[in-house]
Amino acid sequence: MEAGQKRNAEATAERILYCAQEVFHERGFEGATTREIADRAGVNLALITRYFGSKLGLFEKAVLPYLSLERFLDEPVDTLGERLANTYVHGRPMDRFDPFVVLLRSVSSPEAGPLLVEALERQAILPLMQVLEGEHAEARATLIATQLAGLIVRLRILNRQPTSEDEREAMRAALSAYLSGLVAAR
Amino acid sequence: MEAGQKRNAEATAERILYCAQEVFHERGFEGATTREIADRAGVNLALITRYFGSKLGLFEKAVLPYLSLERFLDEPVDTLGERLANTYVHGRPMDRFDPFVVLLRSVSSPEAGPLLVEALERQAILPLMQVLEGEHAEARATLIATQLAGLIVRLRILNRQPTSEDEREAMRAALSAYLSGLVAAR
DNA sequence: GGTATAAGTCAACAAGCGATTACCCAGTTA
DNA sequence: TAACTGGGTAATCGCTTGTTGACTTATACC
Repeated sequence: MEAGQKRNAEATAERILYCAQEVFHERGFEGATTREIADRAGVNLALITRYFGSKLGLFEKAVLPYLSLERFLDEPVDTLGERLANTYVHGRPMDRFDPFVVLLRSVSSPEAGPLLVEALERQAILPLMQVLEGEHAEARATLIATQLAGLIVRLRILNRQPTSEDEREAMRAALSAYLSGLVAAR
Repeated sequence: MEAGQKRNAEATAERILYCAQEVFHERGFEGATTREIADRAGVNLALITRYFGSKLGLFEKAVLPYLSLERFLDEPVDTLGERLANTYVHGRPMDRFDPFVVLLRSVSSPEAGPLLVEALERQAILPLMQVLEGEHAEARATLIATQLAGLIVRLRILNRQPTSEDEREAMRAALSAYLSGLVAAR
C-alpha cells in the first residue's frame, strides 16, 4: 500500500481487476501469475485470494464479462461485415486488454478453457447467429467468428502485420466482401 | 525400461519423440510436463535432458519440422481451396498429433512462441504465398491461413462441431468457395 | 480518546516444475 | 574372465506457483 493512500477495499479490488486484465492479456491464464498482478496493482498478494477467492475467480470477474460482440451487433446488420473488417484489419489493437486475445491465449487451460468456451458461445456466437437471418445461420456465424479469430492470432498475438499499406488494404477489402457476403446470405 | 527390452538409444529417443508429440498436442508447450512425456514413453525422466538437451530442444525436434503445408501445395493449385475446405471441415481430425493445434496451444509461450512463428512463416506461409500467383499474394495467403487457423481453434481445440450434417455441408461449401476465390484471384 | 472492525501485511506451506548428479548394469571387447 | 562403455536409473536440487493463517495497522464511530 502506498503511503498517503486511504484504505478503500472497493478501489483496491478495482485496481486488481484492472491489472489482472493486462497480465491475462499479455500472458494468458496459465502464464499470468498472481504475484505479477499484485505487484502491478501495488497490492499485497494475499488480497487476491481475499477479494476473489482464487486466481480463477479473479479471471472470471476480469475477463469473462467482456467476451461479447455487443458493440458490433447493436448497429444495423447490413454494415456488420465492413465494420468487423475495418476493426480487425485497420483498427488500433486494443493493447491493454482484448478479451479475445485472452481467450486465444487461455483456451488450452484445463481450468479456464471450459469457462471461456461457455461464455464465448453464450455472449458472442449465439447473439451473432441471431442477427444472421436466413439459412445456415450457424455455419455462417462460425465462419465469421473463425475468420476473425484467426486474424486476431496473426495480427495481435503473432504480431505479423501486412508488409505494406497496399497489402493491408487488399486484405481489408477481401475480408469485408467475404464477411458481408456471409452476413447477407439467405 | 521394460524387462526383456534390448537397450537401444535410437529407438528410445524415437519413443520419446512420439509421446512428446502427443503430450504437446494435448497440452501445448507450457502445459506439457517432461514427467508425463517420460512416463508415457516408459522412459526415465533424465533421458529427455540427455537426448534432447532440454524441454525446448525436444519441442524443436518433435514439432517444428511438421509445421508445413507441403501435402497441400504439391498438388495442382486450382483445387487447393476445395482440398483445404474438405480437410478442415469434413476430414477426420488428426487426433494424435496436429502440429497446428500445437502451434495454437503454444503460441503465447515466451520460449516456444518465437520458434513457432519463425517456422510457420518459413515452412507454411511463404510457400503458400509462392503458389498464389497474381496481385496481393500476401494478403490472400494471410486470409487463407487465418481462416484455417480459426477453424482449427473452433473445431479441434474448442471442439465445437456443427450441430447437423446440413450445417457442416453449408460451412464446407461456403469455405470452399471463399478459399478457391482467394487462390484464383489475380 | 478508546475501541471494534475492516483493510492490509508477512512469512510460510505444499505441490509441481525442469534440470542435474552420482550411480548401476548389460553387453561388447580384449 | 576382467575391464570398458554406453544406456538407463534414482534421488534430489533449486525454483516458482497458488494459497493460507496469524498478525498488524488504519479508520470510523461512540
